[in-house]
Amino acid sequence: MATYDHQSIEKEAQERFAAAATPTDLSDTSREPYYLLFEFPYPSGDLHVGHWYAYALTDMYARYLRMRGKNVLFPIGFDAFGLPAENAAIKYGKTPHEWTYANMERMRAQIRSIGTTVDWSKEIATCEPSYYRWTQWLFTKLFEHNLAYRKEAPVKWCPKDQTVLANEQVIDGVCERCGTEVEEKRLTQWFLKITEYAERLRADLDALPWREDMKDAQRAWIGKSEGAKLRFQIADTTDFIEVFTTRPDTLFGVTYVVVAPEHALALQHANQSAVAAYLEATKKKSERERMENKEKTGVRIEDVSVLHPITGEALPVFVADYVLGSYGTGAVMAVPAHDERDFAFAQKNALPMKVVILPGSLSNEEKVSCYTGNGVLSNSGTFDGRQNTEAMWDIVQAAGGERTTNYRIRDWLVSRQRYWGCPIPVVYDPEGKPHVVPAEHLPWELPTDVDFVPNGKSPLASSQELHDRVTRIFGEGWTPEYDTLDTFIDSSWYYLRYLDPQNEHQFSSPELMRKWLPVNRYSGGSEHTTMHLLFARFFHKALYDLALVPTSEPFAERFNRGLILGTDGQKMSKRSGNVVNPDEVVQEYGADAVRCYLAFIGPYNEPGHYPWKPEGVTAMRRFLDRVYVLSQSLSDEAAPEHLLRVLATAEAKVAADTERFKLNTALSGLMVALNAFEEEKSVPRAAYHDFLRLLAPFAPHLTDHLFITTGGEGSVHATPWPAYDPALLVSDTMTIVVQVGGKRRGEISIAAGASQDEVLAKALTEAAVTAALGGKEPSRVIYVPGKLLNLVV
RNA sequence: GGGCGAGUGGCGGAAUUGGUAUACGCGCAUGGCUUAGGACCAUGUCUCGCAAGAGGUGAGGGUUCAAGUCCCUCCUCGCCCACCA
Repeated sequence: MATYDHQSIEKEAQERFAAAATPTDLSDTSREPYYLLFEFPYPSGDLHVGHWYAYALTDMYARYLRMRGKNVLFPIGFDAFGLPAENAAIKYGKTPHEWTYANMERMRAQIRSIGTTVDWSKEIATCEPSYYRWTQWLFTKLFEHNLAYRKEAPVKWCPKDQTVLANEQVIDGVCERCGTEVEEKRLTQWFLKITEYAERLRADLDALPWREDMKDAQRAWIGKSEGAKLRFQIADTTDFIEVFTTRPDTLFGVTYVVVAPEHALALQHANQSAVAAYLEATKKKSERERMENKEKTGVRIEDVSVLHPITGEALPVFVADYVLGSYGTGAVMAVPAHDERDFAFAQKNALPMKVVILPGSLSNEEKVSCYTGNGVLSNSGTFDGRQNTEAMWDIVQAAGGERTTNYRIRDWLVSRQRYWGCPIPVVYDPEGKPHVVPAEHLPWELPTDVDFVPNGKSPLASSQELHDRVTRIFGEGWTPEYDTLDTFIDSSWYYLRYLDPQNEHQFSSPELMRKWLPVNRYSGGSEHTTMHLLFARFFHKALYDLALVPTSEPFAERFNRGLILGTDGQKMSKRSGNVVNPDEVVQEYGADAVRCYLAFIGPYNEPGHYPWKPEGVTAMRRFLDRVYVLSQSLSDEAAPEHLLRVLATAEAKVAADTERFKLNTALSGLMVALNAFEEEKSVPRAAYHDFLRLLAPFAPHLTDHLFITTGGEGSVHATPWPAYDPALLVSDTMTIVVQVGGKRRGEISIAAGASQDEVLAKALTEAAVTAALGGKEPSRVIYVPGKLLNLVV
């Protein structure tokens, strides 16, 4: 079969695309704006098939929207700060800057090679001073509004490499670089108060048109728990241990109290040798041990007891690391009869248990399991006999407690002891008090005279230039902040900068933000559901509260793509040698075939995993070759009605499916149309051109070539999306499935618009139907207009 | 351990609100064309059955005139979170 020369056709088409490319005019008010965003890439060096999947499919949608008359913003940039640049720099002896910029250059060429229509005029790179200047400025705004603060916190530390590790570098509790078990070290760190936004981040999800499972993942991550704070007085003192519980109804079942190793009471009694030893052992426990070994350990704090808030009974106090210092109050009331963890700890240490909810499965003698369900209170003083759920808040009141809500989410630790990141725009006065760098000194540039080989300190501390800079600007005794910002901050606002990337006076244009926000559709990977997407939502809301952005949410629709696997069905990785190099496939089959293959591989907005199949690419190439061959049998006659119907049907399907990003079925609709066209002796030119228009977003190069070479005027991509008389979609006749008792007994063809009686009458002339009825009258007739007739006997 | 999602031909996957299960493509089979073909064309391709017909969407039950779709129980797989009191 004739096959087209994809190399020359695609090269020429890309030259035409480049010549015709005009930056999106964001101030254009004549057309409806549509902001289509995909997660900007980290410049790791090579585009892999996953990038293709993301960019090619969003490009199809961008092209489709333009044909529908939308003013489409489809930008690209680079998430250019990040750790791999440092590792690569150490490995290859280049600077992170050199390595990163070389990679970006390479990736730009690759992105062009797949025929995307991204708007390069809006390109940003987060490592550019002109970009991070505003990252820093926004950080200073958060600081000024008490949304950024410092406190001592544990960081991950690799004892072998003598370096602090970013969370991303810790894989299953070991250092990504050397495999050593990671320890914790306490350093003063910067945080953003995402917890202050926990409730809004959770509640505002309800109105977002996201897939429900993505919203659930964020809800779970935020983790709302309603409960109470209760105070247990420490005997013979006026001090209290405050605990958080979601089960105040079990208060009478408390047999001891547990504090976390970080709790003040534990530190206060570290003079007890057992306590000291336990705290020491806990500190030494590696991340991995904590994850793998869930056995409940802990020791009693001697000579300390607390009083039950209602009964006044004296209860022992333990320190145990199954209680987290960073959640709630860092202390819990233990109810071993009705809580799994307390049960395990009590059983191990032979502590008493007390059943207060019936029917509890635990008998005090056997102590084989605990009961966490609901029931009737017993052993609960005046509350005996009441339903636990109903009496819960009365118990809180009786205990002098207070109703409260806790969230699982923690404040966002944003400082990184790394080099290749945005410098935190902070300096310290001689007293050590932090001050933000004033706006006139931004960008607060990343120094270059830095030793970023790990030596146990933040690399920036080695910069003489940074020291001199601080002394020069702020005076003797002032010192710089040496940490850089988490790159998730860079990516928390990049979609705002795309609107106004060259602005030297503002981070973005308020006017354009009003016009273009929120982002209409954001496409990316599911791994970011509880990271980037949550960070960006928080950041955006914070800016909204500072009146810096006009919307309370950054993104309207969110589409998560699936994962392209290797030909062996495994995740692609260099190690398993199953990485598909897209450049090679494009070389052999053409970008259009690869684009169509990725579109056809499966539904985009579902968490599917799709193995790469080489024969799938050849199949798409075959499809495109058939489209090409069809161009050789065109006629100039008017399209007959049945072909118009084919086109109208295809148009309706492609449009509806493309809107939902179901590009696999959109393409199948085009294949159906092609099959019908091939039945014809010749295809009317106008009909063929319409077909090319429908296919244009998927295979932009070939369709453009064929459109031009068969007499089309201008680029196919500049032509409007075809429109058809809706009447073409309505057939003259309709096919009705006839069932008897729910079983299919035949189908009839009848004039469209026939009444139920007419359908029934015709159905009764079918032999199979009357046979199934066996002479009986149907007791009930169900008619689904235009579709189905069911005769119930 | 908890949460979420998914199980449909040999394979990727189709199937608006419950309304003809398996669209489209791959693979395979047979035939054609051909010196040849891993190219192309035609036909076929859920299972059983010569057929009429019957059965069939992980298993079992339920609701319904009608269930891949809704409800319950179970099994398997995937992803996320992992002592969050």
